Amino acid sequence: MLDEKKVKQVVDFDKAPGERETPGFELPLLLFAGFRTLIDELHAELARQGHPDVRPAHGFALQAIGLGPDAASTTEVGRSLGVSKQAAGKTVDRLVELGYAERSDDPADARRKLVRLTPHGRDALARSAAIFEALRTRWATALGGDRLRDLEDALRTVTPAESFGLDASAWLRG
Amino acid sequence: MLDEKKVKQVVDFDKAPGERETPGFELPLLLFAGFRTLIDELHAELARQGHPDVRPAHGFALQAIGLGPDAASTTEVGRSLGVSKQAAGKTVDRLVELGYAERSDDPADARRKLVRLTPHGRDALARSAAIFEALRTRWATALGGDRLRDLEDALRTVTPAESFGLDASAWLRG
DNA sequence: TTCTTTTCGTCAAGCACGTTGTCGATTCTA
DNA sequence: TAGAATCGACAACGTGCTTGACGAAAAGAA
Repeated sequence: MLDEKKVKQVVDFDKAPGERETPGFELPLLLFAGFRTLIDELHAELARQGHPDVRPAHGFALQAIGLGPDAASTTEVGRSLGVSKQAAGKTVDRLVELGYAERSDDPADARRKLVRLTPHGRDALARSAAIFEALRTRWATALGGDRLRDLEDALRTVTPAESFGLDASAWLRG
Repeated sequence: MLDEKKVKQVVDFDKAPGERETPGFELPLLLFAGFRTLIDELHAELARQGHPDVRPAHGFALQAIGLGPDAASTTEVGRSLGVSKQAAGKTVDRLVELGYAERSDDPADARRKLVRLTPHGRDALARSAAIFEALRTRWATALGGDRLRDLEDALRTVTPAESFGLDASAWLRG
């Protein structure tokens, strides 16, 4: 890494001016632009479908609450999101305020409070899944199904598995 | 958009179980994972090279300060970053504390304070560029140059130009 | 020129969202 | 059963953004 001589070799070797490689700093910007585009369009469409209050951070939290077959505890939600249990508690508070989640006591453990999605929350999650499907279809139409599949495969190749969690919102603070 | 019937057609039509399309929600996660991987590796390497204090948000700000030929004002930096001038002012304060930028009076306008990169700041920016180049080369090695170029082209196709700014850090609040 | 409007940078207050530390209550374990 | 671990809440705080207000300086119009 950082061997600039080698970089120059690989990047500019025998290239005519018009077909020089794109500068390296564009790659993260392109990836982020793609991510942002999808998330923005998701939330614009969610707002149109009766969920104007959902924010990106809420979406990840809804997913974290809703994924398991059993109801999750606040602490578990925090682990899924990569944040402290206190932060998760506050996020759950907010989702309860907004009517997306509800708490109940765990009959098997008096310390725990179970967090469940309300019908409204399940609706948001189901619509999100459908919208993501539609957005992917739009990309497949614009790019061709093969190119999109290859894009996904390529990203799977270069990203370690641990980059994959729902802790996206927790990351940006870094 | 959101025509679920059409989605099902395109996604699952005539596919054997093994070659079904990847679910739509993975696409944003893959894009974000790629972005995060690059940024994490950039900052890990920057830390090794004498810049342990630079954070992702700082990197974008350094870029915003350093891009023009002339020194920028705080307000202009804010515009580049997509945040208010007050927020930009605080970010510049922090960069000044860390030794990456310095303020000076504008001889032509007593209201303005010019923001300039220090040699330390220019060093960070130059090293960032080199590291991004090296990271892109690593991806090119892992994927093949053609696939990487196609990935970049594909992302350029599906992302609107206005998603491209340095206002990445300002975005997550949405 | 003088008056008005705009712009620059700062101060202040507040919000969103994360952190660490502490605590009582409850459960697990040795 | 005594001690350790865990759950969720409360408090205090940090960061980074927002809006609103303000004085000083510049720009535009009379």
